Amino acid sequence: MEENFFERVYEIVKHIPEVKVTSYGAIAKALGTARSARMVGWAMNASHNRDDIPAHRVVNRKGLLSGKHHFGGTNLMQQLLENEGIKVIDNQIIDFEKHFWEPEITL
DNA sequence: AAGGTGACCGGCC
DNA sequence: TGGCCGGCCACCT
Repeated sequence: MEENFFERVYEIVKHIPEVKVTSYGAIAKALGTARSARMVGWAMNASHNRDDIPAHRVVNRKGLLSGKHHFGGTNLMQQLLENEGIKVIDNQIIDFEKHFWEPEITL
């Protein structure tokens, strides 16, 4: 079964617990391609094809909702995070490191 | 097949 | 984390 790079990213993102967030680089590193963090973001872009991908739990290393612009609405991504108990102010996650979750491949 | 692109990251000022 | 620059890697046309 040749899963594409995207599938790997999806698997990890889908395994992100609620009230937890992670960064693109972390996912990329978990996949073994830490330098392909951009690819992770790209995978999220394609995640629109899936509905089980909580892309709102994936942010950049600064804890900024970099992809909120792509989420459809403007504050939708922020609303989702706040709905899960994650405080977000001005597109930035509060206590980002506290909510940070290290992605691990659990297949 | 080649080039452009991108929801990034790390280093430096 | 404030801003800029280079690298990196897979996907799309």
